[in-house]
Amino acid sequence: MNKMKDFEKKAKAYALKNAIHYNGKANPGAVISGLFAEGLKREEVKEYSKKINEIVNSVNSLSLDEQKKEYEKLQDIISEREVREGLEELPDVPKNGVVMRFRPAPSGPMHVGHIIACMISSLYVKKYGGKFYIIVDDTDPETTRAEAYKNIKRDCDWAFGNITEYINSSDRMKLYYDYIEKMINKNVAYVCTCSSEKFKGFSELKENCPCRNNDLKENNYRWNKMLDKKNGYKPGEAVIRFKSNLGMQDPNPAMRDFPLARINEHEHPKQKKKYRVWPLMNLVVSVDDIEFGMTHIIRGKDHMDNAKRQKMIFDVFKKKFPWVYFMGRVKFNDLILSKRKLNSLIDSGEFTGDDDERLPTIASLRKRGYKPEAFAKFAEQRGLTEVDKVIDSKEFFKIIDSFNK
RNA sequence: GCCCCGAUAGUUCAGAGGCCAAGAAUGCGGCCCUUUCACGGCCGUGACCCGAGUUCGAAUCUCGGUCGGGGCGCCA
Repeated sequence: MNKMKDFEKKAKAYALKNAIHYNGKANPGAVISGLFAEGLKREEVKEYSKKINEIVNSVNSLSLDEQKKEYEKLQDIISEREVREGLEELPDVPKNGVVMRFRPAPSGPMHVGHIIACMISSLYVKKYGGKFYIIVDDTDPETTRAEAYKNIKRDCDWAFGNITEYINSSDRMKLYYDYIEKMINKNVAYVCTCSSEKFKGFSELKENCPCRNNDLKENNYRWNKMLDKKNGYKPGEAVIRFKSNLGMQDPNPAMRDFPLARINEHEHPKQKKKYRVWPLMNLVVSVDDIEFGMTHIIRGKDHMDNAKRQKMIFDVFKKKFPWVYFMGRVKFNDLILSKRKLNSLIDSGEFTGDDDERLPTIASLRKRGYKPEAFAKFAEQRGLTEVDKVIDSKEFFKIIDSFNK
């Protein structure tokens, strides 16, 4: 019976609180929900509801002043609802902090889209401590631009200010080759010599390509032929494919034996002509995340399928896949964010450089007097969200401007 | 065609079955402050995509629909 009395007292307090808030008229529903915070059980609601109605009625018959006086006496016995603020907590944070990364492609200037996507990771590393790597994804010799390395460093230093280390993927080729060889020897990867059109045909029919059944010996022979600069396969004649979990029968066409590496003989701005077999994104990312011990990854929703592919690779090496969050995409109606477009406008001289004030690049934002803290505030306010947004730059910069003050 | 995700004021977010009768910021309107502008202060405005279901109770859970975004590259 003690419990009953206790709840009655608390019910009165909640009723008073609710009545004061709504001009003297309390609502029984609000009282019930308040009592849940005090340990009321679902199944007990019916038992108490009559009593609660009586209490609410008696409270409602009081004048507002009387309610306020009564509430002063009782307000200490009920708990305040806790409000969450700041960044949402991440799960499974190790004692010594998180390990996170951002992987810019060195194929053009960094712009406002990158700072929006990456700022949240930077903030979490600041919150928990740990490591924050910038890994320059330069394993496509065809699109990698020489000036990007120093520009990425300049822009990331300015924007985030807490970079642990800058890494270039192309300096780690030996590692990627090792993993390819391990995967071939584990029989989870094979060399496919079908043309991309032919493979696409198999994929649409959910049929295996003939290369999938080759034995270890054949795959090793073909792998060496891929590496052979003199007498090897030509570009486009062979790729390494991953034997995905459900193989070519996977209901999701994106999962069917995706490629891990290909031949490309373009001169690389940093590695020059040293390599002809270049690993593809899903291999590079998986190897790096395993080797650096990445704990948490926040990336765009457009990488959802890639993350599934990467998890398959983690599983091959029996590694625990990091916690991953997929952020909704912010799409600007009226901004030039295509790297190809930005490059051509700058290269042609139509714009003075990557810091031309008409451009939405990070270099330009810095020059125009924006502070990185304004973007940090925006990212913090946005938090973790899977919601996509289409927005006019005018609206976006209104918000940034207000933070920039 | 197949796979995945989302939907709250004009905009960006809050929201974890009941203290939501939906909160904040920004915008917009008004007033105050100020010689003017800016800044600041006060008041106001304004939203749960649609339809079923579960429940004593749904913005929240389930299912359909609609709309929006993304993926199915030898790019990342």
